[in-house]
Amino acid sequence: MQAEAALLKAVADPYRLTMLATLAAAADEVCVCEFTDALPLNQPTVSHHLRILREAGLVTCERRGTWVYYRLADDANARLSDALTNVFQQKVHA
Amino acid sequence: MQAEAALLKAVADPYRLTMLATLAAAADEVCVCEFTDALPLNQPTVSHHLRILREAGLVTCERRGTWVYYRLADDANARLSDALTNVFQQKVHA
DNA sequence: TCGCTGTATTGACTTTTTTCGATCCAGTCA
DNA sequence: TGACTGGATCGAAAAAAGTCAATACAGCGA
Repeated sequence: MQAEAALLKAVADPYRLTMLATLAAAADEVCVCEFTDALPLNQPTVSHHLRILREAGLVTCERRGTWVYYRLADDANARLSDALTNVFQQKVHA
Repeated sequence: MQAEAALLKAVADPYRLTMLATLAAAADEVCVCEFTDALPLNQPTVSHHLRILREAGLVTCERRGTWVYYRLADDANARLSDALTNVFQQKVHA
């Protein structure tokens, strides 16, 4: 349960969930500046939350010029769903 | 994302995940004393974690005699899955 | 080269969470 | 009634997480 808890802890924050939802809705990359504009947080705090998502492997980033673009990891949703499955072990209908 | 974060925060702890997994595996009620025996935590700490799960609506409890028995809420798994769905599928009406 | 812009990191502070000893409450039994 | 047991609550200490000002870094353009 250690790994599952670590993964869930990474998403157990309203701002990080909002970031993930934004990335999911965009279905593409999102510039850091969009997060700093949209959220009531200072730039270092936004960077801090993005780092947590990054280190959890839920997002990836790429620098292009001065800007850094984040995107949802391909298996982000799957890894979270699997974590829940590991807890509840539902063996019904895969 | 506030509600989703609150729910996920309730499960973002290895001991609480272990409790949920135990309840899910039992598919029935589990006495508090089983948790205090199984976990490396003192009794007040176990009670504290159970309260968090209770207040999140993920478990219910019933006293019978001296003992208190906990069981998984029927919709525990569904509510967590729905929380993830709300994030990744961006239901707009909220 | 220099200065400017966007982002990351550092360091300190504040808030929240986790933990446990002490205590209280509910129920049982003698 | 009184003693005892299982569990919840209280209060305080420790650990962790969130926040931001200051600063550092990276890539541009002049």
